[in-house]
Amino acid sequence: MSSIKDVAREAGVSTATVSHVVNNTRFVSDEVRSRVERAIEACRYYPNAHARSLASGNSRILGLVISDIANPFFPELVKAVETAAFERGYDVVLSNTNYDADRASHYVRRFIERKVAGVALLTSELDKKLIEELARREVPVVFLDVGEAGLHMSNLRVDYETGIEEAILHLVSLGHREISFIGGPPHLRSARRRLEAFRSAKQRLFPDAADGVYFGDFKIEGGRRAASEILAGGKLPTAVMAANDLMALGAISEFRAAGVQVPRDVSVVGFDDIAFAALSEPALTTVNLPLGELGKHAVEALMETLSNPDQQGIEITIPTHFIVRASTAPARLSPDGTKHARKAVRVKS
Amino acid sequence: MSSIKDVAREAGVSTATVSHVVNNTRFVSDEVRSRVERAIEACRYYPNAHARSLASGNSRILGLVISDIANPFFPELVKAVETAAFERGYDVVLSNTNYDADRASHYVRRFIERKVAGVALLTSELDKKLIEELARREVPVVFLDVGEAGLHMSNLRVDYETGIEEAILHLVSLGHREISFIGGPPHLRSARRRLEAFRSAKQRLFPDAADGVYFGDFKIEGGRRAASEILAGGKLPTAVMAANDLMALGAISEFRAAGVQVPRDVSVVGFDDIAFAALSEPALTTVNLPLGELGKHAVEALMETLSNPDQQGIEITIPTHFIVRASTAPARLSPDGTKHARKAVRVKS
DNA sequence: AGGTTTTATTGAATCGTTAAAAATCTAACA
DNA sequence: TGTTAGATTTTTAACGATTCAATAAAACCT
Repeated sequence: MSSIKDVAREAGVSTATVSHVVNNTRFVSDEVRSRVERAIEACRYYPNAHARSLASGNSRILGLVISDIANPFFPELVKAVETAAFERGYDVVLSNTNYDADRASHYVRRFIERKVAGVALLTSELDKKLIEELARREVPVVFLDVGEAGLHMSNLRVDYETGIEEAILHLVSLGHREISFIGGPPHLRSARRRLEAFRSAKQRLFPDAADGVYFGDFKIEGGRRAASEILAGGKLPTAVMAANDLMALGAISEFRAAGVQVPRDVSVVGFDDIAFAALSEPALTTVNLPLGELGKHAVEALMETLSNPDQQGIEITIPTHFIVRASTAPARLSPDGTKHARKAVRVKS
Repeated sequence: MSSIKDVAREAGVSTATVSHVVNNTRFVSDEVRSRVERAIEACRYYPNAHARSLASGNSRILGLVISDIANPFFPELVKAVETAAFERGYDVVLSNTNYDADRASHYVRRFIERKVAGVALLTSELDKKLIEELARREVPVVFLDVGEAGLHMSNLRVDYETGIEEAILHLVSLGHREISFIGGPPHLRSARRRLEAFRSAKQRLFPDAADGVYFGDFKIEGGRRAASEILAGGKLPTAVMAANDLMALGAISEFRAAGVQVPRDVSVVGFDDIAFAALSEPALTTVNLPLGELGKHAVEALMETLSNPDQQGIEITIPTHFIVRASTAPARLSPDGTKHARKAVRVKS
């Protein structure tokens, strides 16, 4: 199609002038400007983004790396990032790693080749080499829950502690003493952070309680499996907290299938507050993680680094807060949770 | 950072040779090749994608336009597209229109500037001008449910008819005669297609039945509102089909809130078979639209056009099939659905 | 041996833009 | 009127690849 040269010829000016009209980068007299604008129309001129990026050295592309778009945790995050980027004239290249670090690396390499303006690494599976590579190339980066922010590298720090502590205090106030936890895959950083927050809150309240930690995969199926392990364990806890809503929902469905009613027999608490948490039956009591905020801040952090290069990245804390819905209720009376005892409770209620 | 020239110098060859090594585009002797590879390592050379695109004229970027990533219909679609694209070495630029045609246009313009290899327009809100522009620029495009495929333009045609007809036959076999429909926003093509499929199936079976069509927004809230209109209407139908699962779920929640039990008092059928359909309570009877297939075919169609340019696009039909779960049951006995009659039924059951 | 083919590599133009430096034009001032 | 400063616009050289035509070297024929 037609290039800037065609427009320049059509308007009888140099390509530089056309460029300045298009980008508003220098004053151009009204007369020339309108001539150029007419020529642009006539030629149906669309600037070539690649030529532009090559010449200018930057790309107005943001790379977004997430683990699994099919996990309802992410779409809202993606949406927020996309919206914030669009407002600033950036395009978002999406990369879905399926929790696979190799795939993340592969994608980041592509991002570097594309000279992306910044990368939002909103996943847990990243290897050190990747981060080093990004650091070496001086690509602005924003992480989720990585320990340290660095040069060009910002960090979004989710305050898991507050929300999880609120959740546990709520359970305690309902009389719960035996609280199990369904964690995510331990190799994921976010899973570890959530688990730690749970353990430290629980330890503070019940220094001698059993650990009661099971592991899932952050998906529904993993919640089901963990719930059936819990059921098989014999002693049913009075409450179960899951590291994310998906697993909480899976656990509820497994409990129900086994004839254990939520919240009558067991209370269940989730984490994330995905859209369906409010809609499930019973509506899920959970900890809200403001994903929209998170996505917005991710883009803002990148923009910050872009406008102040050679500067330390920023650290943003994302708050969480507890939301009571219908999946939690006072603890059943029986002190232990054997199947027999549970049945007895059911009769009483 | 280092460019192809640096590598060429380091290896003692021309840039052309380096390019051929990198892209495997001509035979290069083993000795030279390994020298070049060593130089690439030494320089930490990453090819510049913009320079490459500029010189070669194509970009290995696919533009993906969807309406709303927060609608669970889309993530799975996005995932399938992203996976298929990744396998072929393409990156996906995501564009979320929020059902806004202007924003879609804006994005498509950017795509043209980026010389994307192809665009998957998996939305309903497109204006004619946009499509013309894409046609003029000879960008390969794949649509969802647009009438005609054209030059460079393929089309994914969802076979709404089969799934919806199966659903209605199922309801009829359960004794339902009064079946209402909650449609999507009528300005969206996909909403119209679904509604038409419903109407034609219903007309065939009950030529004289009342239309019984309500409209929602394809979101949960719209389903709630439609359900409350249905309740307010006085005559409660024995079954309600919604144009998507989200509205079906919204309707169920509204019915429940009003003391109307699903499926005992009303059967509800959804459409799409999103992940949560199976998990809701009651599990949603719905029509499965294979989103993974759809996404895969979208990319395949684009690849097809890319390898056979100046050729008519292809037309792919995506099947749908009905899935019975727990939100449908035999029609209640009462021939009409006044509140009084409904209560009577409740006593009987 | 001389000519023709084949094989491997290089040189240089090109893609469409930006941006720094150079050129031109205008108006103002002494 | 000549000089100068300021305002606009043009020239020209990158940016970093790809790619085609050209070349050099080796291989094959007769």
